[in-house]
Amino acid sequence: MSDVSLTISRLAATADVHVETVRYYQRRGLMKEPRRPIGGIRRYGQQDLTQLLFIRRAQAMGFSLEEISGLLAVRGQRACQQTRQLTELKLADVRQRLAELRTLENDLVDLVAECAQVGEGDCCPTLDFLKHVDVPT
Amino acid sequence: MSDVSLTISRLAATADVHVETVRYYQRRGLMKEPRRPIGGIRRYGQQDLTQLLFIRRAQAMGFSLEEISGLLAVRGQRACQQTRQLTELKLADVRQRLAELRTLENDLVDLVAECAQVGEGDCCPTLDFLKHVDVPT
DNA sequence: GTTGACTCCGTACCTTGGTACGGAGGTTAG
DNA sequence: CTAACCTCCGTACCAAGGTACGGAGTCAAC
Repeated sequence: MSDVSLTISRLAATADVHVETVRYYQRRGLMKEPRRPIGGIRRYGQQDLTQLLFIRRAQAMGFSLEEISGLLAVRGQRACQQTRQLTELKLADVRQRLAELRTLENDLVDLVAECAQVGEGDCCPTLDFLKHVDVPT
Repeated sequence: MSDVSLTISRLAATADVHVETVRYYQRRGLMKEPRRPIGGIRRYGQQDLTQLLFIRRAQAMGFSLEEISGLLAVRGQRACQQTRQLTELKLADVRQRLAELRTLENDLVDLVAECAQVGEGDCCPTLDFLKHVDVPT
């Protein structure tokens, strides 16, 4: 538990984010600002680094900063119920997006295939296609 | 080819968009504004409706408004080369996003599974998990 | 001949996750 | 000691695709 003492730029670099991003997270209330010595410069410790990395990981898992606020708020409590619910919602969300993207993929493949069949100099079928396909909601 | 004559709100409603959206597309140069009779109210025809639906369909296919501008600009020309390239780029894009989402899906499934194994009242593994997983770039 | 709905037009604002800028002061290396 | 860099802080700005607002004019119905 060696207590590191970092300036904001070392903290940011260690977590591979920009200084401004750290300050942004502070403004959003995702990270606390350490006390500032009289007219001096703030120092960040291991806890801050852990918190910053937590935020980044949760982001990579598809959680919004808003949701991450929630996760941080319930941390340390018996919060399995809540976090699990949130995670399941997120999963449903991801699956929804997956389904949409797969449909989109198929449609685009069709488009390319149609295009490939057309000889040099013919008119482009893609533009026609876009005039006729059913508009998905 | 019955020439319909719609007000902007009927046009918008027919394409299931808001009036402001039509006006926004006009400002972006995606749609032209019909001439306005002296101090009167603009009327929209079949062509405008077709164009609006084209935009919405292209959007549903994942094209940005910027890209749609491009598609509209080459319409009617022998533009297969260009549109096909654009479509293939878009497809590669979609596949990239699909791959990322699939990884995300797996990770979330793991999270939920871990959660499910934990008994009532135990501490939540999700929050711990987020402290330790490798951070993907 | 007025009420109510709609149009026109410009401008400002929204969301999300930051990035950029600028001036004043602190800190560190040579 | 001083140059170069860093921190602090507030504020403005970015993408993308719209949404909201407000005042003035217009149009159709009763």
